[in-house]
Amino acid sequence: MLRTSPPTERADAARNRAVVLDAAAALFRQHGVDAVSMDAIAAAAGVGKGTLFRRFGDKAGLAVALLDEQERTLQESILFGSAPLGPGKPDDDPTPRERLRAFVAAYLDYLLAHLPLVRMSETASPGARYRIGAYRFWHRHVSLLLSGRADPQADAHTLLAALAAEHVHAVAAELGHTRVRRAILDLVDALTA
Amino acid sequence: MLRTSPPTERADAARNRAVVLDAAAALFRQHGVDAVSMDAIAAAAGVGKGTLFRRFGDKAGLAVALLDEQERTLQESILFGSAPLGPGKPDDDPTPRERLRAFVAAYLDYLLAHLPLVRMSETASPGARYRIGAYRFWHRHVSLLLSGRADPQADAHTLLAALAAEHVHAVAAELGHTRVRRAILDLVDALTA
DNA sequence: CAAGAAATCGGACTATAGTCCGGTTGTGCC
DNA sequence: GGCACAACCGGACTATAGTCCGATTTCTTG
Repeated sequence: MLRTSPPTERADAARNRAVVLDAAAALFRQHGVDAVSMDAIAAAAGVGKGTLFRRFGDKAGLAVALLDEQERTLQESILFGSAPLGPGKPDDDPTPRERLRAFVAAYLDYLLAHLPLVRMSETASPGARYRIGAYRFWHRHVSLLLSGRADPQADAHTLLAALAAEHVHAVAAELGHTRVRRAILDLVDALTA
Repeated sequence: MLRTSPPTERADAARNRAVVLDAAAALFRQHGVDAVSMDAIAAAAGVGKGTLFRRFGDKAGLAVALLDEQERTLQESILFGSAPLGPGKPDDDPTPRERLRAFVAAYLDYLLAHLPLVRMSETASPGARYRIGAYRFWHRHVSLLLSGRADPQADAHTLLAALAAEHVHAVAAELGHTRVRRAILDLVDALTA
């Protein structure tokens, strides 16, 4: 029988991952995400470039790793939390529209709180956004809540387009957070009419 | 009085621009947009790298220059063409919804016909899409047609998010052109309800 | 048509992403 | 404890984007 890869991470690998993530977080805070090179992160962490790229793939992978915890928190609130973001108790389950509005609001909070990092994770390489697991999660969630429409999957993609970090970044810079948020909530209303 | 830059392009500059655009178009056709480096374009055109970057800024600028003619054609059809894409005659002007649907259909035709180039022009550097002049044109046009809504400018950005090359590329690969097209046209209907 | 000013040219140069592989370190098994 | 093997480490290496400035070409004016 083939031996699958061991589930436990080697001690040196675990240590290095923690050191790298700490160093990256510190450098990003200090100089901004865009101004920090992978060389600089490797040097600050005291590891070689090879280690950095083997473990995280590229700068986007590093960003994903840094966001991982917060992302999970949001995902768990959606799956198991209380209404309207979560499914609610059997006797007071929220309407799809309420849950969608709550999702958009919560996702925008998350996005705006970590905009440079999310933007990096989505734009480092073309198509990155649609490949990472998180996007599939959001898409599935939104699809289910749009089940009343003719093509929930396609409509879910359309709604998520308005939540792309690149888009929110550019439009918020022009019109401000408030108008972006209201426009996307209006879109939810239009799609759940 | 300050002397503004001369309106005429120097002969050598014009010659080089044509040579570079031809060489780039040929290489893109042959190897695909992503597989062609700027070095290769410069070499094929018989021109130095400096010339390439000074005139076009980066690969995105080169893509914009190659798309320029087709883009202008579409823009003129919108401004001066016949209904429903254009404004129409005084006695049979189309409704905003009709014009928006025609715009989305025409823009998707244009986008899908030149997807790799447009994608390059929008994603080469972060934020590129929102800086190029064409985006401002589409945004103004859509804003005017959404004047019935509470915040036409914000809503126009939202609709245009669904027309981003990156988004259309990823979703069309998963669901096919037809469903993407129908979903965005449905969005138009929802926004002009 | 000559000469000077200004724009342009082009290749050497820097910076950064990402790859590769010989050497090292940790892990499981006796 | 010691051994064999897998996994990991790290820095040298390649490829590409983008910059810079001395040399060259073009345009203008008398």
